[in-house]
Amino acid sequence: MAQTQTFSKNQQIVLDIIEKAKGPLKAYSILFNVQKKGINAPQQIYRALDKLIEAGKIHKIESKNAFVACKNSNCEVSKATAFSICESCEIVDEISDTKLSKYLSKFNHKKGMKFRRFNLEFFGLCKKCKTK
Amino acid sequence: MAQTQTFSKNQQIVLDIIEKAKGPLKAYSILFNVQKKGINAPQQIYRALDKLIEAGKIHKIESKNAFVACKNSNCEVSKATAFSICESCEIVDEISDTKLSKYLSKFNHKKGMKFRRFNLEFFGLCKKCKTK
DNA sequence: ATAACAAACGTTATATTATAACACTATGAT
DNA sequence: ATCATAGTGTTATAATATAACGTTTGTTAT
Ligand SMILES: [Zn+2]
Ligand SMILES: [Zn+2]
Ligand SMILES: [Zn+2]
Ligand SMILES: [Zn+2]
Repeated sequence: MAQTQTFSKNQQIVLDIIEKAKGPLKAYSILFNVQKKGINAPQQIYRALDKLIEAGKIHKIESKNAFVACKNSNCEVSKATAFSICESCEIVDEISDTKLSKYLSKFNHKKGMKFRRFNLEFFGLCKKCKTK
Repeated sequence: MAQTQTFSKNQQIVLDIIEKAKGPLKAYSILFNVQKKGINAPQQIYRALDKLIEAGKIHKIESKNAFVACKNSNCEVSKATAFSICESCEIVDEISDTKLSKYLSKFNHKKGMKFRRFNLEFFGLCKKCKTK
């Protein structure tokens, strides 16, 4: 369930900047963007990022070490995430496909592992870049 | 198709160490392990890793910045990878499930993106850790 | 065989990403 | 009021990765 949640000052500053961004942001680029607001150190960014991820408000794109706002209802607190990533223009899009999500959530490894969470990243060319 | 391929000296050294390892290795841990063999700089490791990934002999576990040997037939040169990762003991297992792989390879994003490659990482507790 | 090219190498320096550690400050519950 | 918890600010440092440069080695074409 998506809970309405209040965030601390730094958390809200970081969330705002990520939500406004058109694409994934890197931690240090966030940092440079918020120095005017009195945030001076990477720690402050990373701490906020941690909480926001935990809350499902943002996701980390692992292959890019970058962060995007969640486009769904907080992705059941980040338990099941999927992204499409353009290898040319680097645009990232969160995939919300119920079938895909169910399929993967039900997927069971032969070795008897019980999954709590997954992250899927697709790479290719977006529509724009494909026709260039 | 899995091609028989020859690797250069450094590439082979790095491949050997990754193949012998029981779990994922980090670049700098590889570096420390091969200094006796005359490799002194991170560049040398990263260059070898790049080639080995390109050849599909190893994969990068993005969420861990670590590298594992491919357990399949070089995963069609790393176009479709899936892993299960234990959050407790950190063991990583490459998943080779034809159905899963086909399902994801066929998956088509509404936005019209054409995928060239995907990487999927499942997290949870392995059999051992589950019963602890 | 040798010229030309590409791939791999070695090295130094530096950039980028992320965490440790510590003291301080708000917030909220009992 | 006191206690616990979460958040803050700061300095320092660790861990991961790439840039740039010149040299060497391996391959291919003539
Ligand atoms: Zn989401
Ligand atoms: Zn694109
Ligand atoms: Zn593989
Ligand atoms: Zn385990």
